Amino acid sequence: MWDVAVTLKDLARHVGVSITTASRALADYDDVAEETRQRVREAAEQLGYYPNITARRLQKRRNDTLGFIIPTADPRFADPFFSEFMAGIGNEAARKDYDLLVSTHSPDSPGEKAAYERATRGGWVDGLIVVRTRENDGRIQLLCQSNFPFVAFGRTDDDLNFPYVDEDSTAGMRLLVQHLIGLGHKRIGYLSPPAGLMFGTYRRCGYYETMAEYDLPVDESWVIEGDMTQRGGADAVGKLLNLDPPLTAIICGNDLMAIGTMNRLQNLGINVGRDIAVAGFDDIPWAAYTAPPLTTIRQPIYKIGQQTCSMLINIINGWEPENTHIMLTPELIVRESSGTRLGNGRR
Amino acid sequence: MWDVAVTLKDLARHVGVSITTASRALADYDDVAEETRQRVREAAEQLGYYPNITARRLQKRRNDTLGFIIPTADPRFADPFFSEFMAGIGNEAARKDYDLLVSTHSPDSPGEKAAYERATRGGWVDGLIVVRTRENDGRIQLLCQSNFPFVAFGRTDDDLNFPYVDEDSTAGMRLLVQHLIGLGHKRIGYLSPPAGLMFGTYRRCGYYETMAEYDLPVDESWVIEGDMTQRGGADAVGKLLNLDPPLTAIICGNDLMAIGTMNRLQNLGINVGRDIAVAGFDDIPWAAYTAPPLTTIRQPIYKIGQQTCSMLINIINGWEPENTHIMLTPELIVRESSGTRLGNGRR
DNA sequence: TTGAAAGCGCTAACAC
DNA sequence: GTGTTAGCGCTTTCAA
Repeated sequence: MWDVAVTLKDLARHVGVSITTASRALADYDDVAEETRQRVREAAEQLGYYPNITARRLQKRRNDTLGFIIPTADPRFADPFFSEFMAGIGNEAARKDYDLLVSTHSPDSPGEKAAYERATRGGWVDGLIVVRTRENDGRIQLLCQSNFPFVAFGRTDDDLNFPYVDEDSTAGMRLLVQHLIGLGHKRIGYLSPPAGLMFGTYRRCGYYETMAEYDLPVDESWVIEGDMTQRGGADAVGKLLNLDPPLTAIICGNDLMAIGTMNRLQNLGINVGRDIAVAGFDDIPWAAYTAPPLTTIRQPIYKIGQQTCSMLINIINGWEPENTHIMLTPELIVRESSGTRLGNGRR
Repeated sequence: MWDVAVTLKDLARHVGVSITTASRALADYDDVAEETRQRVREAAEQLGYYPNITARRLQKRRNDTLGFIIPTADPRFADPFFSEFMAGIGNEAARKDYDLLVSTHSPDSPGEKAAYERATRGGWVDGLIVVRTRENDGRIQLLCQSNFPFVAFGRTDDDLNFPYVDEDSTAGMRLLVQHLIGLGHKRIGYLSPPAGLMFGTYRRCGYYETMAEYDLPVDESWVIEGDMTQRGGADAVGKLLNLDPPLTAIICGNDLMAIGTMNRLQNLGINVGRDIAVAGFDDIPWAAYTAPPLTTIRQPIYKIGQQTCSMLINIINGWEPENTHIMLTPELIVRESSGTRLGNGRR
């Protein structure tokens, strides 16, 4: 084992004061003689005293620690959403002197359930951040029921009232569809995230609503589901290509699938941006560097992470924020993958 | 606040036994009457008892927690290396019932120093994982000196003896250079990671050594440094383009810079894979989806993360591994960005 | 201004 | 088998 730590007791004995006094001296209590404080300080420095965090936590009954249980079937979470989001909460947490405990579990798995149980009882962490809310979300239900501090990124479909930050995916998708319609597209396919994810639902809604608004019929064969990975996008898109007449545009429910889609189309000799328009959703860093660069909807994930974290810390400390339902409006980013106006030699 | 927890004391009182007995019953000690055990178990279930982790940790003087302090100037760590690596350690840690505490700090910043001090004293975590080792690495020095359990991904240039996992970057780079030489390239430029990072040093070595081996002179204008991001790669590569005669190939010290490089070249109307060869290093998931797909060196980051973590846990538990210096040999992945044989109409 | 003492919730050596 | 007791290292009343 490594070097045994110097405790407050050692320090106190060394200086010749009581443990109490030593503790107060270091904690800057104003009822300690200046000279005593000095002596304690110096001795602490000299002995290399460092408070035992666990003991302090037990005594204070708080951990100053936040938990982030990443819901991903793929343990490697290649999805940059997670790392960007985590960076946001991590940095905000650090700024406010909180630690961040991270783990990954498959959505709705027993392991995930256990992780949440452990978190809500046992004082493992002081609060949790929940992402990728789901229909009938058991995590949120558990958290609400046990009255445990948490903030979600995303809403749910039940009538639970809980603090969240969310982006208005429906509005975002509307921007995207309008953009394509504005370019003359009428036959627009949609590659959706899997059912059960709330943000997928909102995005799908946005697609259907906007198409309807512009009196554009949608055949059900135009809408399929993918698993949100590049490969998933590549594999799924095949089903959208055998339509007659063909689609002129494909919107993907996230950028990763859009990238897979473009890749597959290009392998088939189809020119993205000229023969067909492709758009994604998220604006991951990668999106600006695809060939052609990807038209997409930008969500400021890092900032959302910060904001979610900040709200959680407020809640933990009992400073209830005035607004616990924050809704952000995403922004359309037009790049080359959606091409230029239809017609004029194209089609 | 949330519901107050049921403690062992509550439980014991409820059942009518001592705290000790309750504790032992739950811990499956064999000196507890079967009937008592049952009663305690049931009561625990019924009252929703959950042990307080902090108290247990204080008593056991271990946290069953690993720390990972991510060294990145960009707090958003867009570099997929970090998330992939973290996934590896996180999952391995979880498998062995360890928690993972994560934070980010700029390399060599005061914040980083403080984080390491805090970690090595104060019982914050039981062990640390260090990545992106540096020349004269203060983190490693501190850790060695305080005799704190850790494992590094990467070696250092001092003569400290510490446990590490590393990939043989020099050998990897050799493969890459040989590949290009095999295609007929002689004027091969190198876009290096910034000085000070050990893996950059090894990669650079591999480049110089292999060029020398094949009697290919390297002009110093062929080697420049970038900051390991796409943008950095794009910005830096300009300096490699005004050479006369021009380079026929550019190796980048990591994939992100290679992607930026390809992007910039293409914007200048240069056809990557035909007019010039480009190669990267890392094989991030993205590398297979660039256009053209990127020739690179694969390191199994996820697995390296697992292995590093596993070694650390062994060390923490005093099961010194037989081999604490693990060296992995990376693999060449040939894709289209390096093109085909030079000559024959090309050049 | 300081110290004694209690206690955070748990484990474990040692009686009984 | 079970309970008593003594901590783990710290903070915080409460008296002195």
